[in-house]
Amino acid sequence: MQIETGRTLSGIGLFEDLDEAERHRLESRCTWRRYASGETVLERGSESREVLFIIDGAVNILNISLSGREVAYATLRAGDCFGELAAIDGKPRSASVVATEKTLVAVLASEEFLTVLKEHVEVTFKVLQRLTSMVRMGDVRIMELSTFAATQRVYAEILRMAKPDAAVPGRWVIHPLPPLREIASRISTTRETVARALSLLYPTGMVRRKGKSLYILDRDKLEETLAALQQEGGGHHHV
Amino acid sequence: MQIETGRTLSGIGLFEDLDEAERHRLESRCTWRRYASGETVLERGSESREVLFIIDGAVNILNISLSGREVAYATLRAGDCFGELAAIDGKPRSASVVATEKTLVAVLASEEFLTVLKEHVEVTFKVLQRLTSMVRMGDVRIMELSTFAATQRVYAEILRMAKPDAAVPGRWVIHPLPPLREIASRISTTRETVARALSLLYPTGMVRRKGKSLYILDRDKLEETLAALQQEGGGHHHV
DNA sequence: ACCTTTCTGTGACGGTCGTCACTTCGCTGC
DNA sequence: GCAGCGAAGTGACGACCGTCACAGAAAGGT
Repeated sequence: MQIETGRTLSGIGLFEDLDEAERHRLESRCTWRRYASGETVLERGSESREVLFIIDGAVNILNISLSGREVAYATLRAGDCFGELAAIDGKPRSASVVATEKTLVAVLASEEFLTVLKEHVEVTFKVLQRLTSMVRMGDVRIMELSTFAATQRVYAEILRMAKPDAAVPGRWVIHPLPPLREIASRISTTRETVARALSLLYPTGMVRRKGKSLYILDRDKLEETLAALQQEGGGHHHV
Repeated sequence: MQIETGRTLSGIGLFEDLDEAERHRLESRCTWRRYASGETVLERGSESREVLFIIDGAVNILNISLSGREVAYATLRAGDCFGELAAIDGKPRSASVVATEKTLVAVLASEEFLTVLKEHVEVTFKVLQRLTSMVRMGDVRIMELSTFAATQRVYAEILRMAKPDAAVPGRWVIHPLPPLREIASRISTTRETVARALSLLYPTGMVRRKGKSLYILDRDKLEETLAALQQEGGGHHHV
């Protein structure tokens, strides 16, 4: 099934405004690495400074606490890049990166990367945008961790994950639905809690699970339900 | 006691590599605003795009949830800047900003700011560094919220806040110690929990409170205590 | 010095949710 | 087909900590 993806940077969003000559020059400076699903690409705390580009496949950015709890920050796919933080500030890796599929990455030395930034404002602005969005997403997550109860975080997360269903207008779908423990690690709870939150949802008819798909049948109502859970601050609950 | 601070950008870290002529040009493009302690400088969700520089005073970056819980992201002081996110990506303000002292800010239109970035790589790199550090701090905070119990977060936060005490080598100090409810809002807990965590700490002799100062008498031991609390994952606790 | 407001410490109570344990289901490989 | 393994659902239990309440200390304004 696997079409061998070419060793080209043409699919990398960061570089899409570069002319072909410059892109080819960069390609020639890259080294290329393959990872099997489950392999570790980057280790938190390690001293490498390269920037990596996903040509094909997918990776999870995550950390594991001393107590073994897994905290996921993001899932990146073909076209995305990671490792810029260390390249920019020269500090150790802030998180580990694990391939979740067979993955091909291009690896660029930090000096090369910084040179591109200095010489191509378009690229720099893409990086600025990207960092900005990382900050914003982090802030949202902190806010949710601080003010949402676990169940609400589950609802918020499935709302985020859902995409419009091409088959039925107005219906939304998460496909493929990742293992619940992966969802759990993104919102800092346990797979049991995610399962319980979903079990609570099925009888309402707002969502429906079928195989590897989770359908959101009534997105508006789910959003309302979530919003309603917020301001119960008067009571005696966590919120 | 208040020395009237000049309306100059010379103390702003972002611009320290600019030559004086360029800095003067920017100063002439700024508008200047004064805020009393407690006044709101920026409202989350609002549509302004300016970048602001703290000439004098201090502000808190924070959000308030629907249920009234306050979540603090950072405290900024003279020389710092804020509001870059909206200027860079054109989206609404991600957080509110409240002056915690009498504060003077310089306000620069986003177009002016972006022009500076395009024309002065040094400034752009400062912004990249700044955003990078925001991402890293956010990640740490997410990690702590996800894997630390409230008491551990208190210990971690006072370790972060403490600075070496000039008077006694080896001793660390937090001065002035902010109200506990402010510490609480930074680590997403309540002032009561912070008070209890500290009460737990005093008898050990590791820290000692005196007026507006909190002294850390044995930083190493406090760090050990914190580390020891982590890996109790085998037990039945939150960690 | 007064009053008022804010800050602080501590007790009591109860809900939430993480942990453990077990069962059932669906998949993959042989 | 069956064995084996990961995923999923659900019950029971109990610790943690957020909430409420109140009392005493400190600070700030006039």
